[in-house]
Amino acid sequence: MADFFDRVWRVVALIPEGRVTTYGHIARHLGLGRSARLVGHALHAVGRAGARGPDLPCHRVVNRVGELSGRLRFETPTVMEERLRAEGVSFLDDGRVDLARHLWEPRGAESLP
DNA sequence: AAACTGACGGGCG
DNA sequence: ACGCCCGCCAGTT
Repeated sequence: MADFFDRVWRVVALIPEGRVTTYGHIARHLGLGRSARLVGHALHAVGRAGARGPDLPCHRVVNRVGELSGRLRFETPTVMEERLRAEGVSFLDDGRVDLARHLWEPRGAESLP
């Protein structure tokens, strides 16, 4: 389980600046397609204690339609969007991330334990 | 110990 | 596009 958190963090650390990915993509990439929620739990765990990567770009993880569903777990409810805008991520009129432009899909060997 | 709670996703109408 | 419901599963009550 804790190793699952590790794998999630490892993937998140790879998201390039100015790109985003979704909980579901990460979960599927790790072979746990139906447990996207656990990815959220893993990131929530980052916030507390910061035992692991305190510098993880967790703001680059959004839900499947590009909503910043985790914004309330950040220092303030707005930093998530601010950080993304600061790296050049564009938003649609309805406030969702423009996934068509910025979605990054995990691929490669980082899934290996 | 049982119930509730989500940083979720997919299917259906 | 939208709302609803169901499956999922570790934490918290």
